[in-house]
Order: sequence, then structure tokens, then C-alpha cells
Amino acid sequence: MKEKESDFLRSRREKIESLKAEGVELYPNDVKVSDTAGGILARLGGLDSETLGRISGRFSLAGRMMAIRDFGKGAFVSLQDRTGRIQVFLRKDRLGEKTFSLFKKLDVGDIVFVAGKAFRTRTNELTIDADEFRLLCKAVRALPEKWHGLTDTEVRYRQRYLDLIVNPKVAEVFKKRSRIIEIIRQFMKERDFLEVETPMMQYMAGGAAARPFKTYHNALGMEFYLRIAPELYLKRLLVGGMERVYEINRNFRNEGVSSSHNPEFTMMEFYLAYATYEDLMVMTEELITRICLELFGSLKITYQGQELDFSRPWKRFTVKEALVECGGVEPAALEDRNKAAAYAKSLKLDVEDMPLGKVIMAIFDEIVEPKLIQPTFITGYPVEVSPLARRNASDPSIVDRFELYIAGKEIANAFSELNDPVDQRERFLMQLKEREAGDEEAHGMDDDYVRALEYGMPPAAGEGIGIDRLVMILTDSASIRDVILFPHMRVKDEARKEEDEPGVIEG
RNA sequence: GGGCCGUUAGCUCAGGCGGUAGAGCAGCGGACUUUUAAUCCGUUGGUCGCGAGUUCGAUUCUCGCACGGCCCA
Repeated sequence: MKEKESDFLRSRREKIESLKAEGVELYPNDVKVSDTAGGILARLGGLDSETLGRISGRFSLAGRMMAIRDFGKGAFVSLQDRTGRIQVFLRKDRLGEKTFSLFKKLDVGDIVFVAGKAFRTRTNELTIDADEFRLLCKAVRALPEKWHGLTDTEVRYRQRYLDLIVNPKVAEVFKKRSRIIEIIRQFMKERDFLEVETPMMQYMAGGAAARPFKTYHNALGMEFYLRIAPELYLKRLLVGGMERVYEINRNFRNEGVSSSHNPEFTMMEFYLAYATYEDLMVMTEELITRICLELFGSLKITYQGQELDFSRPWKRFTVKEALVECGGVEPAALEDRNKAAAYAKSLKLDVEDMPLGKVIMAIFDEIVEPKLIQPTFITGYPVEVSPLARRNASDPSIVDRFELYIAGKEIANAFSELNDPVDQRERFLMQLKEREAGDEEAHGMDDDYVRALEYGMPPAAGEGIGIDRLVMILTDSASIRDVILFPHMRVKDEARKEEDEPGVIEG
């Protein structure tokens, strides 16, 4: 990306050249750091000035200078590392003429090394009295303003590194995200699940209803799709005898972008042999309440101003019950395709050519989903929208499946798995018909998968949990872009000009 | 895809019923060894998102485009 050199950048580059000419090493990498800002504050934060003077050892730390308050022959610096900020006092008589004059030429944003003892200032702030100071990395560009910081959402997402430097709450969100995934792995390990990785490039994109991204493999001379779900591979592993498997990784769906959709998103999928979807409801409650308790020590949290209560058991409704009770739909309208379609049209939904099950789900998504604020399991999904799920034993028009909704968002989807290869083939054929009728999201026929089922897959239940959305709820984030480090955005015009050169580097 | 809003200095923002713009912070020069949005004195910096139209003259008005945000589908 080219841009015009501002006066600021020019003068900064000149300054850097002159430092170099003086023999200052601009980018050394030979220091060893033994302390952190947060660590020092935690250890010494409670000590008074006198005790500190007696017992303080010498600390060494490194970080970015976030503010400099200069007094001529002394200066205070706010030093920020991964754990937080600590104040450092630099003075000429302690550091010596040469080091101090180097410091005076440096800027906010530079990364430095500092060592010294701790003391308390007149205003009682724990501070490192530096007796050693080194430049570790000279910054060319200036950081966003110290007081207002960086607020432009576009810049925050495009230049996330700046957002992370300047807005401490952002780093907190991503630390929490990491912690959530850690707890999930721990939880799965305790239940003897094996973490696996299955293909993200697939010869056909299956396991969900979504439009895929396409790509091309040169040496194999064939097209691949980026996966929309790992489901069919994880179930092949069930056939292979891996009775408890899970995967946490990216899926790609070629759909619109919104505050709850990113083209690539992280999903956890897991499969448990000899279990049903009902077992997974219990396990899901256990998992999410565990995360809540570990993160907050409470089952009540606030999301975007409303209280969410994760106390068990969570509410359970069938799709039809929810439509009647939360949506005020006439029960009769749910048994007849024409009546349902007429109702859907009154909501301005386009349900042309859709079978009854799909019409019902379209109405559900429109009027019920946004109302499901407290954690709620919805069951009794139509077989038409669930080509991989096991039929209900007493009502073959529905499947043994649930979705979990929290704060009006779909968080998880699970079902007892269909392991009858004959029924599975028929379901695929049903999907093919819909595909021919114009539904681009309908599932394709996956003969290899059916063949796997023919070897015998143990009865099992499987579930997918949308990690990004779960993290949104647990970090009180309004947009999925706030829990994804580098959310996708359009490339700006200037960078797009060289159309003949796509973003590929040959060689 | 549609509607509304936004885009002005490195950052955060003012402003202009048409006469090419201002503050704070950052920067630069100077004073200052316990400050914490340090303070004080001086000072530089802008194709006002891009393109076209109207006009003697557009950053301002009109249209189109780009990117983003929110809402809707």
C-alpha cells in the first residue's frame, strides 16, 4: 500500500538516520528480560514506601513506551508489556550523560529495555528507578493519540495491532477467548475425547446447508471447496473406532457479512458414540456453565444490557411449541403447507417452492429466534432441514435434534446421528431434488460417506458449537468482529488497482 | 440487495447558507530531576475520501463511486 510521505514521517525517518549515524543500534535482540509490569505490581503493589526501600531487588523488563513526561534532567515513562503498564523513572545522574541523551531522542511508541529497583513516588505510584536503559526497537510511525486512543472501527479492524496496543480492553477480549477454548479442551479431555484435525479442503462441501468457497489444486488438477463443516469426516472417524472425537477449527461459508457472520468462523464439533442428542443437552449445559463459573464465578452475566441466567436446567421447547407459545402462531398453520406458506407470506418471507418443514423454519427464524434470550434448547426439527440427523422414533417427520439459542443467537446445533446407510442415501437423494429445484444450499450426494456408513457407524450424537458467538456472549461483544482478531473487510481501492496481479507471490 | 449516517492534520474532533480551514494531543525548538491527559513559551503540518457537474470560484451545493458503521432483507 503506497501512501504519501507526511512531514511527520519524513522528519521521523531523518531522526532515525541520524541515530544510526551516531552508532545507535536501532533493532538489537540480545537482552534477557526477567520481569513483567504486572508481575512487579502484583508482588510489590501492597508494600509501603519504607518497606519497598528496604527489600526491593532489581528488576528488568521491556515494553513499549506509551507516554513520556519529560522534566529536562529526569522523566517518567509509562512502559507497557503484555501484562500491563508500569511507570519508570529515568534520570540523568543515574543513567549517565550518554544513555540519557539517547533516551531524550526517543519517542512514544518505541520499545525499550529497563532495569532498576522499585520505589514509590511522592504521589505513591510504584515506579522503577532505572539504572539501565536500552533501545530495543525504534518506531517510525506514531501511535494514536494517548487520551482518545483509536476509535475508528474500520482502522481498529484493519490495523488490529494498533487497537491491541492502544485499547487494553481489546487484548482482554482475546485473552478471554483463549481461556474459553482452553477450558473447552480441558472439559473434553476429562471426558476422554480425542482432538483431531480433518480436511479444510474438501472435494465436496458437506455437513451443513451453506454456499462454499471454491479453490483449485494445480498438481491434482481438481477443484476443492473450503469446508463448511467437518461433520462428515468426524463421523468417518466414528466408523473408524474413534468413539469420542472433537475438532476446534475454522469453517468457511460464502455468505453475507454481518455483526454475527464472518466468512470464516471457528466451530467446535464433537461426536460421542453410544449417546443421544438428549445426552448432549446435558453435556452442553455442563460445559457452558463450567466456562461461566471459571470466568465469572457466577451463572448470571450481562450481555448488551440484559441479564442472562445460565442456571440449570435450561428451558426446552419443540419448534412447534415455540412457534405457538412465543410466536403466537395458530397450531393448524403448522400442519398444512399452504396455511404455513400463507402465514409466512404475511411476514414478507419468500417461501416459494419450499416444503412444509422449511417454511416452518423460516417462520421460526423470523419470529421466535430473536425472542430466545435466556439459554434455550429447541428440539423437534423437521426432517427436511436435517439430512444427516436420526429420525424420531415416534414421529418420522421430525428428527432427534436440538439447537441452543442464547441472546437471540444460534449458538449450537446437535443431533443423534443418522447411521442407517439406506436412509442416508435416500436423504441425500431428497437433497439432490431440492438442489435441482434451485436450492444452492442443499446437500450433495456423498457416496464415499454412505460407503463409510455401510461398514457400520456406532449409534452416536454430535454437536457443533459456534465459538465466535459463544465468545461474543461471554465477552459482552455486540459484533462478531470484536471477537475475531482480523475480521474480513473489503480491500481498499488503492490496493486493488493492480488487477492483473492477484494477491499471489510466485516462486 | 435496500435505507440512514459517516469519511476534514499522524490521532480525537470542530467548522463552513460557495471566496481553498481550526482546536487539543502527537511532532519540531526552548525551560524544567517526583510527574501521571505534567506544566510553561514558541512553532510546523491539510489534494477537507475519490471522480464529475453547476459556478468567475467547490472543501462547502448536485450527481456518481469507494470504504466503513447501524438498521432492514
